[in-house]
Amino acid sequence: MVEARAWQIVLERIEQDLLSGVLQPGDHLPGERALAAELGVGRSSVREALRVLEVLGLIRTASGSGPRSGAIIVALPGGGMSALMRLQVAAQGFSVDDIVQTRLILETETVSRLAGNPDNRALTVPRTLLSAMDSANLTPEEFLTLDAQFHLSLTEALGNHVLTATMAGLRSSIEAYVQSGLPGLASWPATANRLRHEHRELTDAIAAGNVELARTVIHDHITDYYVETGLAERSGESVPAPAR
Amino acid sequence: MVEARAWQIVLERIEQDLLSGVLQPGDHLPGERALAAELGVGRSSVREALRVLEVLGLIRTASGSGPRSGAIIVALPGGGMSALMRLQVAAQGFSVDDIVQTRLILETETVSRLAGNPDNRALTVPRTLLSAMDSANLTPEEFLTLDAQFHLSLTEALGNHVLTATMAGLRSSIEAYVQSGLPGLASWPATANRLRHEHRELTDAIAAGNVELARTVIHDHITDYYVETGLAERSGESVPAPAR
DNA sequence: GCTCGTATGTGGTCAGACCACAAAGACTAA
DNA sequence: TTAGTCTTTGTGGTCTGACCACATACGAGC
Repeated sequence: MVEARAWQIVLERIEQDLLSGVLQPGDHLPGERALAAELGVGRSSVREALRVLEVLGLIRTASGSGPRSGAIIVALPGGGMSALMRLQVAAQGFSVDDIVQTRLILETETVSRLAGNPDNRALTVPRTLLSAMDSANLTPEEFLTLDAQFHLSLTEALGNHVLTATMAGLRSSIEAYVQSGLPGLASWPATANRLRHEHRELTDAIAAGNVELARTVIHDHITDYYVETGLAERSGESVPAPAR
Repeated sequence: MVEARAWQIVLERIEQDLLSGVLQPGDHLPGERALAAELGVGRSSVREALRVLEVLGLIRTASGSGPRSGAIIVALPGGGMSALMRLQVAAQGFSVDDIVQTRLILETETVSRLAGNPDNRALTVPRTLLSAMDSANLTPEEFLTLDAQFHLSLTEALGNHVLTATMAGLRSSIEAYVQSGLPGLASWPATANRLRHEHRELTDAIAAGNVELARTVIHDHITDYYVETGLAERSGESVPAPAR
């Protein structure tokens, strides 16, 4: 413990300063050279720690001079969660099955809560995205991007940043798989139309406060595409029904 | 895009090798000097990328010589998720409220699924931990550590690694808060006994296949401690009831 | 054949040197 | 005075080369 690696010393110091309130979102970190001198480590070790903080979404760095330069605390968790999950899927630490299962849990609960407390303002962004998805001249990639934004906007409507970041990470981690499933579809236009219809059905169920219907629709919506593209062929086990 | 930073080049290369199967869990990465030469970047840039991979739980590094040394792909997501969430809470990117809410969602679904498919083997580890918690001469810190392991063991019983890593991250991110709440308790022995009782109640409900009871117990169990320690005082809003 | 010292190569770290860049100040010309 | 330009300064980004501690593999000596 007394023999922590140099970059960990830097990381721990910054974490302590965050917890104690010395560092707040928006604040500048000391310069790399100053930090190195203050902590008695080399500048390269400081940089390794800052690189970690940057990937985790805690800081943003910019070179040059002035108030916009340097390392600034931003605390935007989305990118970090996405990188973590994406790499874990790539390294087979996370299976696509488990990712989909977890997405199913969170998104079912999301629409359940939205329907349980219907608020049309919460559906403004999702409905805008639905309209955008009605355009006939969208490539499958463009459509799927809007699709992802639609699902994420539902979670965002709950206002829970942890949930939002997690959902964003789950989605981006299997984005490559989702795209790779396109050629396996019998007919993209047919699939697109089905997705459009299910999106409307889901949104309407939420607006109507029909919790049960919303849960059923989102469950089928997610699992259908997963199965339809053949992404679920490896694991013979079926996707369980939504809990209650 | 053509002007990616040097460390990102390394990261992308490794991610590509993972996705293409060139790199597999258990494999050794090329040496830092070799990677630097191969990619045309400096060794320090390679190290920044490796540091990120290490924190995210993708690799483990060891110095020295022989088959145990070097950077090895391990893909253990737990540590990375914990670091990410812990730092985001410290930097106020995640609120404790949102963490608890998310934990509530995931853990309610966890016990719900366990109760829906009762399997006594799945409860072996949790029950062992319950016995350990019965020891009279445990410090509050030791008790809370076992408590955390108990909750995590329930999630582990589902066999979903994404869920397990996420739960571990959520828990560790508020560990400091949980510990800091101890002095706010009226009586630790009374609280410990209540926790013991609720744990038994939960385990029995799962074993009996009583989904509704399990959901209710886990909800109250989590929210009670949160409120009891005064950790919820900042936000006046009450914790919502479990969905359905 | 066994033991033990040594050679070798690894990651871990540091110091120093550039570079590109952005801002602030100084300087010049209208 | 004012507008524009140039120079200075300090930042992060990167590379190089140099050590160190460490764990293994090799080989000399017993």
